Amino acid sequence: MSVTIKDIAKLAGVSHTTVSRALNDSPLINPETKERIKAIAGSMNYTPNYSARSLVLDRSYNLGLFFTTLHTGTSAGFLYEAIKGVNDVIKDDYNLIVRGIDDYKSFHKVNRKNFDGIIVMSQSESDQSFIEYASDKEIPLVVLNRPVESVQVMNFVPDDQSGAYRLTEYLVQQGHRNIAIIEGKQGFKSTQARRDGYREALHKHGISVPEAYYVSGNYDLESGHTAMSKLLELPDRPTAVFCCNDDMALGAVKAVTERGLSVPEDISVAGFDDHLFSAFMSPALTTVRRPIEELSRAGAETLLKFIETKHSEKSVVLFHTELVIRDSVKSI
Amino acid sequence: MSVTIKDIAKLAGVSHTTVSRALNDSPLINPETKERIKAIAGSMNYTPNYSARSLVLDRSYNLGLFFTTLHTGTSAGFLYEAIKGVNDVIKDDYNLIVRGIDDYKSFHKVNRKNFDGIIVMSQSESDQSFIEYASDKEIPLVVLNRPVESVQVMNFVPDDQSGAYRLTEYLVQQGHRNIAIIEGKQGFKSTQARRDGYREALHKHGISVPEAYYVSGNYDLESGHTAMSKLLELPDRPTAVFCCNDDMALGAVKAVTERGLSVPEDISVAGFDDHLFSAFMSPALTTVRRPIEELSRAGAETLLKFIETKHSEKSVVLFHTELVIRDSVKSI
DNA sequence: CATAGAAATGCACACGTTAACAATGCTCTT
DNA sequence: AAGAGCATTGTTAACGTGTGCATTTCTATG
Repeated sequence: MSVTIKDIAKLAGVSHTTVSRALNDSPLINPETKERIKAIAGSMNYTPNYSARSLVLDRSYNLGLFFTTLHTGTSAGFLYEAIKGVNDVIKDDYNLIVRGIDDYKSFHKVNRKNFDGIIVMSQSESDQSFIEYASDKEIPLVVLNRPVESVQVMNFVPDDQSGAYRLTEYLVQQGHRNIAIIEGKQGFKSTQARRDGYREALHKHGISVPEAYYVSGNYDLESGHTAMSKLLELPDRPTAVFCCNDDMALGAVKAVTERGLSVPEDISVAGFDDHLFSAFMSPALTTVRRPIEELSRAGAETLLKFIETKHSEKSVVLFHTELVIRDSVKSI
Repeated sequence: MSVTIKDIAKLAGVSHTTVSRALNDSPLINPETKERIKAIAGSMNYTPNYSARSLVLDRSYNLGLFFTTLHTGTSAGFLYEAIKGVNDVIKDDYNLIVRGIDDYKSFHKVNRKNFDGIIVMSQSESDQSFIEYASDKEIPLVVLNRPVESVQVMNFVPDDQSGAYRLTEYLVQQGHRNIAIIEGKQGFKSTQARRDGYREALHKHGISVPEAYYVSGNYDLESGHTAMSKLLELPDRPTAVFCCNDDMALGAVKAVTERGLSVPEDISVAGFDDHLFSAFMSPALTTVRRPIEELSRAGAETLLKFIETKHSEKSVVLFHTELVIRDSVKSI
């Protein structure tokens, strides 16, 4: 049995209410008794029962960080940066609960009593039902990474389309005209945004793309490898390939070297995300940096502020993506 | 205001006790009323208040997954596999709380009321105080990844030393005699185990290692790069380098190619961990697979079983590591 | 038909905390 | 000196759930 405020009260010769107030720094309590009680609590090694507190205060001190899935499509680096960003912000005040939405059989346990707030790192529209569910239950909610229309939420997203646009334009500026794309996982919003940026840039420069230059992938290493293999077998091989994330770019480079060709001499490769390892690949990967950690931090901060003040701007905020030029693209 | 069992009771014309029993499938309740109550609960969209339940049952339904740190030394892939492994096991029954131990200012909130069980993914002895704290508070505890002596706990660790031994022996079998090592983060147990395996193998084959062949690193990409740079400047450059993890191996390869040399023609490189990307590097990395996901899954399963049965074997269980031969080591 | 016992349900309290309201003692003002 | 007002503490109820014990109703047995 652990110590409770009543135990402390008995020892201090006061009521348990006084103890509660003293430990919560209520101004109602005489500073001297306050100190005395705190000392006793310390010496008894008291720790509050959060279940009891939660019950009466109607707060769980739990924060949810939910990903679309923890299986295919979520890269390790993405998960890592997101968790780091959020954990940096919440300090000792909250528990961070990490989970894949597709791991839930039912959303039963997801409710206001169980979560003071929820951060959804949304990668696909398949999350829509979850987001609507949470929004419906009036759980404070921030959606990151994917713009969500139907529901009014706080929504932070990286500007993928613009990043893809600038990257593609850079390829064009380097003299490339035959530029292929290895696409991300079907159904992911980011897949679409990056494809759109790519098309927009090519269209603006009057470059048309043969159907065969669109190759599908699913964001993992293996899919980049097989996609690039297909491209290399084409009669009119592209001179540059835009891979929709860095993982696939790594797989793609692998496919190139396996054939005795080299990047960027024989074919240029660019990625997206700027993973930790991208600067250390050979050749170092030209890519687009996505500020996931900043995004997560901002999301967590906004959520906490909302929980405290019940006040927020429910709108989409774009986070700037940044072209990172390294060595995997040759000027021709 | 959300619905409570009292609301259901009123509607069903029974006492809230009956409702509680019905929803918990108590055999005391008439099957018919049980069904009727469940139906009403369903239609009212009832979800139990876990704070209240926790208070009376003295269980939090929270599981902690704690890492030594979420900053340097913990690679993204490691975090990813661990979270995936644990989440696969716990299903809808528990909340998984993820956190870096060094993020805690005080362990105040870590107690039996708040956590039904804890999994420590321990990388360094700096966790010792945390482990002792949790063990002291009699929180069901599993320690993964690092053997812990002083305290009796359930302890699952990969056999790093044997892995490093086999890898090093393989290098010797390929004809290498000048084998350097890029070490992991100081103070991490894995650093020591891998170094020991390396030394043991070389010693067994009567190979002595010059002092300059021990280069320090800290498990991140950059440190592998700088460490390899140092090795390449040596007058008697090694013919093979054992990097204590794959991240550093990637950095090391980078340093080699930057100098116009190549792996494995000019120098062989081996890693440790078998990260997702390691098979896709150029050249594909020879390394040692560490079954982190299995380890995590086993840890979670054991923990859950212990929570339910209060029965366990408190001993160290070794998980087999596996030599993965790819293309980054040349036979000379 | 009476009664023992089982089946089904309800009453009342407990878990540990917070908070509205009441009560006490003190100081200061007129 | 009496009463207003403040500072400090206590009394009591509430949050939603589970459970030991009492109670009621029904069934079966002699």
